[in-house]
Amino acid sequence: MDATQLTELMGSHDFMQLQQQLQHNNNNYNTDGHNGLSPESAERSSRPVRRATRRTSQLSNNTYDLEMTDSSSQSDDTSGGGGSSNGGGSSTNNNSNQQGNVHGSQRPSSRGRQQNGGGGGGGSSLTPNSANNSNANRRRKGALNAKERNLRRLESNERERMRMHSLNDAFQSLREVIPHVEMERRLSKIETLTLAKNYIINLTHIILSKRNEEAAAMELNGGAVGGVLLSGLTSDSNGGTTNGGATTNGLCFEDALASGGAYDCALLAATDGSLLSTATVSATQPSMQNLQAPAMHMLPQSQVEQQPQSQQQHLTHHHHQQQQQQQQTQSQSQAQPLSQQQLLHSHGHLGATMLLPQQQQQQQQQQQSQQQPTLILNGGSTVTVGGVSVGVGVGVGVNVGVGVGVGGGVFPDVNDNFDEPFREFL
DNA sequence: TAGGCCATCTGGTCCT
DNA sequence: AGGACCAGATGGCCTA
Repeated sequence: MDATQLTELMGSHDFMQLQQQLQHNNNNYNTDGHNGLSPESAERSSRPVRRATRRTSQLSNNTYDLEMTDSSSQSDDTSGGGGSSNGGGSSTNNNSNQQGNVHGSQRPSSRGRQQNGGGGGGGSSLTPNSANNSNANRRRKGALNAKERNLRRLESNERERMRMHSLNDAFQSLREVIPHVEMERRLSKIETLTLAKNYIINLTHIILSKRNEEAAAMELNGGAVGGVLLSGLTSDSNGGTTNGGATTNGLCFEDALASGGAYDCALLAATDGSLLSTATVSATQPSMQNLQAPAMHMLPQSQVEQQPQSQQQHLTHHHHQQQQQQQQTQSQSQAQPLSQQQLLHSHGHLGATMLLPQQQQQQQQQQQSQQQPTLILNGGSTVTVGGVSVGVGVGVGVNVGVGVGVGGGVFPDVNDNFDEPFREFL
């Protein structure tokens, strides 16, 4: 995939929606006037081909004169341009994690910062109070030996370098676990974050669709679904499910997505196939209270028909249409390779699978073994995924694929189509 | 040459 | 007081 294709994907409708959602959530990356996500910027994007990071040696090669008495003027001489002071050599980023985790992981994650209304930590956002503190610090610093000051600065630079290295290591780790269309260049940071976010959203979507289908199946089968018993779940009058007072429904993802709360929905999905209790959810995510929207699958058929095809596939598998559509899907999967559209919305059929008689399930599992998905990692390597576990904010073991049975659905390995459902969201 | 991305330096701010 | 975090500034590298 080249930059143009990436641009097209990033300009897709879904991506634009996600963009709007991102902005809605005040996740403003814009600090310098661009966020690297817009189609325009993506179009202009031209990055090196998997350029290796320039990482300096410890304490770098700075010719920092510790005897220099005027640290401010020295600061001016050495500031700016990471490549200028380290020779600009290139080295791979593989030898990471040596010190990176020492700094960040030991600190509490909830670390507040008072907003002074300025641009953050930059020097241009001084409040009168901070200016006084700055003067005080300056006086204190003035009391220090210039040599010691320079040494402190060097140490601070080194710590900052290590911190950024650990951050980059984390980015690299993230790149390696995000399925994406193989590209001839390395994913940028913003692309990595965007893909990760979309990946989580889509997995959440899959999980919730599966949950909804389980609930619908339970309505038909009287509780036991495909070998998985949804403990504590009861149907409500709207076609959704309740569990100890928490109401969920088919709109969980969509509504939460619109309000920027996909994570909230994800919390509904528990690893044991049940939904989290209200108390648990409330304790972890108070915004779960917003999840009581009308069930989408209770829309009149006319409305359903007006939905885009992708949504129709997602919607119409509920209730009595499930079996019919599932059979259609089965025949399609037997007759031809799954198209991207089918793969993209394959989660819509997960629950229907659970309605099959055991014999049919076995047959379908055989088909699955012939159509196992592929996780294309950065660099083209593949990994064995025994039930893809998505631990980022979701904490749910997920079987991602086509027609996966929930109970025993484990992918022993992967193939070339795993990331296909996510290509649209690049 | 412009633009994007990145590494590094730097100083302010906040927390422990 | 020391360290982590943050964002601005700066310059290098690369591609179109």
